[in-house]
Amino acid sequence: MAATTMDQLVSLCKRRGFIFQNADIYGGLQGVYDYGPLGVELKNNLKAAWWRSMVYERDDVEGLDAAILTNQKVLHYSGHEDTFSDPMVDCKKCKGRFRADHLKDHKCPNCGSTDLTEPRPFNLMFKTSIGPVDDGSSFGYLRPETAQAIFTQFKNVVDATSRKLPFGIAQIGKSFRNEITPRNFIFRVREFEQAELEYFVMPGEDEKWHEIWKEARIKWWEEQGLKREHMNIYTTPKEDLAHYAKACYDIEYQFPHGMEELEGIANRTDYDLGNHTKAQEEMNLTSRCHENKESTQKLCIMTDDGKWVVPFVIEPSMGIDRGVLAVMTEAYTEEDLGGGNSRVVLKLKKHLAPIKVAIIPLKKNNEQIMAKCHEIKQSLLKLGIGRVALENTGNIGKAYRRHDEVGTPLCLTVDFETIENQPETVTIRDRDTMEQIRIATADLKDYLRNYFNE
RNA sequence: GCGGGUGUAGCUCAAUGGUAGAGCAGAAGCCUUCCAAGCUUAUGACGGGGGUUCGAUUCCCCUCACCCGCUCCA
Repeated sequence: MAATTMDQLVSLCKRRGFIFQNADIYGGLQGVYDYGPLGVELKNNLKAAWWRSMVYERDDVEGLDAAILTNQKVLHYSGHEDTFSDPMVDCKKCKGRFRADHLKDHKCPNCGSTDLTEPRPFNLMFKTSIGPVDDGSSFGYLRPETAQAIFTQFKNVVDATSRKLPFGIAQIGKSFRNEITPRNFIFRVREFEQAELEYFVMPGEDEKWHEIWKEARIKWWEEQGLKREHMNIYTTPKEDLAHYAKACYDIEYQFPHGMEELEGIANRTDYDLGNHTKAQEEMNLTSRCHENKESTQKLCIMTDDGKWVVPFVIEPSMGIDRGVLAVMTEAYTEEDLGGGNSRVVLKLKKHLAPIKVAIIPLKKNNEQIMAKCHEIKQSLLKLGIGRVALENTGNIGKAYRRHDEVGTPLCLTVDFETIENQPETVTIRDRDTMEQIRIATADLKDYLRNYFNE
């Protein structure tokens, strides 16, 4: 059983310090959220899992961490300035496009047709002045996607790493879109984090790789705890594709508010590298939106038989915040313990859990027990397994429930037996089964190392 | 952006044109206490601004935020 309402999650997130409304004390800021003490751990763990899967465990992917501030020309040639400007209406008859606020009587100013699309929110980019003088002479954008810097740095990465096709460049970072309607907690927000891989392949092999990446990404999400039956693969109809895409799969997840996109896997063809490249007419491009006389580089790569080619790109692009929401939704569980007792358990995969181990004193005002707790914590930190929390509630049952609710996989309790008997032992309690074992503290490190590495 | 709804302690709720109660959580204390025990003590809120009124949390207006639909997409 997973969370069934967004309210359950919003309440838990605030109460236990996962996610807060930004600028809460001033009434908030629409579509902007902050990650609290446990949220930052969960989010970092999810990002680390992605990076490990995409970069460390593969032999064909390099990492990148590019700037958020973006040269206006980048987003001009990428086509974003054309498609992310003012709210626009398209005439389905003459294909004209007009600013929605310039329309009269819902009629096309060109042909008079009333067969128009709904106004579409095309002012999605945050523009900002760059430099101390705000006279409009120098401006840039906050990036609307992390992808563009991967394309503009393509040549530098290739030159620095001597990569051959196929290979990818991975990046995690913030992006910004001036969404008209932020909604559904952290699902649609104006400042968000993306994890994007641009995977460069030989033209003609793009469709094959598109399928491969679709399967790989579904598998990865399952490894993060999402049940396959809670996911859906949506194939975007041609007419709904983004301006850069030839085809796109969405991995959708059954969020509390509905089946919605978690990750997009797009075939961006040679659109981006082609648009950012000079001497386009020589490059045999399949898609192009602007003639480019400003770029200083041909964004191409040499094949084994000595030909320069502009690669096609397959792009798995996930929303980190949506990922956090999805794994929390999946993990949220209410269990009836009988006798009128119940508990909330966040059954997160252990690699995602914000707190790995909680050390709990059976009695908080016993100096010997507390000293032993501190000693064990210091010793466990050296394992590098993540956050180890020291509890001092003095109420063992409450401490267990508190840690169930935030997904701590193991609770370790120091009791009177620990300090009175030899060999020295502690109990370890499992979050999901609530079962306990007693283990010698001498064996603790090995036990935890095995537990978290398996 | 349009239409509809909501806003009271950290969370879940209550009451009221005369400045608000509770449960849980949190803090301090007692207790050799393993699955939300008990007792004691202290602490905590009417989203923000303006108006009507002798007096507004309550009525009106504006604003901010959240939720639902259209829309959108990571």
